[in-house]
Amino acid sequence: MASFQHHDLDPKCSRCSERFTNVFCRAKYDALQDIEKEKICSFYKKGEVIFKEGARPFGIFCLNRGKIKLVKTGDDGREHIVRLVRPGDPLGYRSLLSGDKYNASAIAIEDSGVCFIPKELFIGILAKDSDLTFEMLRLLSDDLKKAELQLTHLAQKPVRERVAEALLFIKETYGFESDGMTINASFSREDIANIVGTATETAIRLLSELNKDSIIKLSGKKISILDLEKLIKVANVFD
Amino acid sequence: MASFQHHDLDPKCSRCSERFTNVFCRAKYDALQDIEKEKICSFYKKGEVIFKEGARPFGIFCLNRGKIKLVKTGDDGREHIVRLVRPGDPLGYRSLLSGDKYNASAIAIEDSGVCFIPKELFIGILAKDSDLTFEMLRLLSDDLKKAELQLTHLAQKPVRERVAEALLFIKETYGFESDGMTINASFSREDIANIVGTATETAIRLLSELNKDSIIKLSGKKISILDLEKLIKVANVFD
DNA sequence: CCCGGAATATGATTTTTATCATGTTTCCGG
DNA sequence: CCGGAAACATGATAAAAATCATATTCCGGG
Repeated sequence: MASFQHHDLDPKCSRCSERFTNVFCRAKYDALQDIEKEKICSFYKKGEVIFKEGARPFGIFCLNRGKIKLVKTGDDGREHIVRLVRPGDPLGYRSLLSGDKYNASAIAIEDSGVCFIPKELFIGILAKDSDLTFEMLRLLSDDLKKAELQLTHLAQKPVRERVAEALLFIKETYGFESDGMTINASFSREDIANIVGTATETAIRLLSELNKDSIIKLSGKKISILDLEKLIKVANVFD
Repeated sequence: MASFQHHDLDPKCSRCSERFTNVFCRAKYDALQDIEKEKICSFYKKGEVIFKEGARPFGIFCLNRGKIKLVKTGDDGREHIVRLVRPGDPLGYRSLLSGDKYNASAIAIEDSGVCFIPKELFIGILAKDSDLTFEMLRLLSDDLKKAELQLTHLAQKPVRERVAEALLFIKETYGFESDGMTINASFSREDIANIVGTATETAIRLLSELNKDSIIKLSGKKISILDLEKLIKVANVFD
């Protein structure tokens, strides 16, 4: 696996703005230039922590390259994955906007490049740019919608369906490799269990079943979806 | 129970603005006057639907009096309560702001008075009032925080703890009656099960247990918290 | 005040899921 | 390329929760 290095750092924001996922692409041109000047880019190795639950936010992040998980630690110490972040996505805005501490930690799933924009700059830009502010409203509304959908599923669907759903979710987020069937991300079984909200062994078992039924194919950490139709049927989702 | 009638309708917004919970109290004075002029107030009897999952929002609501639950219907038809609304709270803003259909229905838990503010007016006010917009950002961030906390609990905590937590949640939301121990809201056992995310019988059973242990007292729909300390311990929460 | 349906309660049983135990594989660093 | 720890796998068992069954109570309308 060719991982990128420090010389790849400090990328142009245009790289991110290109992606339609990014709210910043709605920022005015001069704001983007300010960001370009003041932003600080850093490199995180797989497993490293970008920010920690309970810490105070001093700005907003933007993932330029790599993959990041947002995890919340439960009372028993077990972690739960609340969101997945992909390149172009902003990161850490919830806490910043509500003036809270972080209530989840951001951890690199693979080697990642992250830009940091100081709070004052970001808030200043927001105050002058109501379009961008509305974009943030939309982003949060959308996050809330997803969270509430997941809430309902967690409350009502059996683990088997949720495992299938988690696979679909990861696939939706990070897409396939060039073969069109292998999910372009490496999650440990424990990670998957922590998305689903179940014990690691249970997740392993159900993945094995899906493997036996030739709905997915497991080879190490690589997971391929052989029969998307069937997987959707197992997940029992309609959207 | 003295329920209020139609002549109580069309209340001044100041009634709601008084409450610190209301984002509208941050609106500028002239905006409040516009709202006062254009708003439409309606009365809903217990069980009536204010808006339906899947419908398009044409404005934003504000609960003036009464109690409302926001419920999402799962694939199997079972409903899940995602939020509770109290007087002074806005309602239906998530869908409006993300330009979505409603993804939950609003149902009156008891007789309620609700004001409606047309979309154009509200968006117009927002565009001119960045303080109010920021207040909406805060509101959504806060909702998202709560949703993600609940997500983690739903994923990790056993039903018993979640039942206790649900009682604490209802109490936090609607408070006590004048006796300082009876929860000032009537939820059916099924409602409670739909907050907790469990079968109705299971909820009933666990409530009975708490009743036997003299931690709560059940008398019909009225639930009193006899020993708050113990209940918090059962819920196993630290905040 | 009485009736009947709905809500509540509780027991018995089954299903689902977690936990414990124990191999097996994978993969990374030396 | 080897050794060992971590991740993965799988079986056995226990615990948790859902479902099914059946009373009992509550409550609103006639």
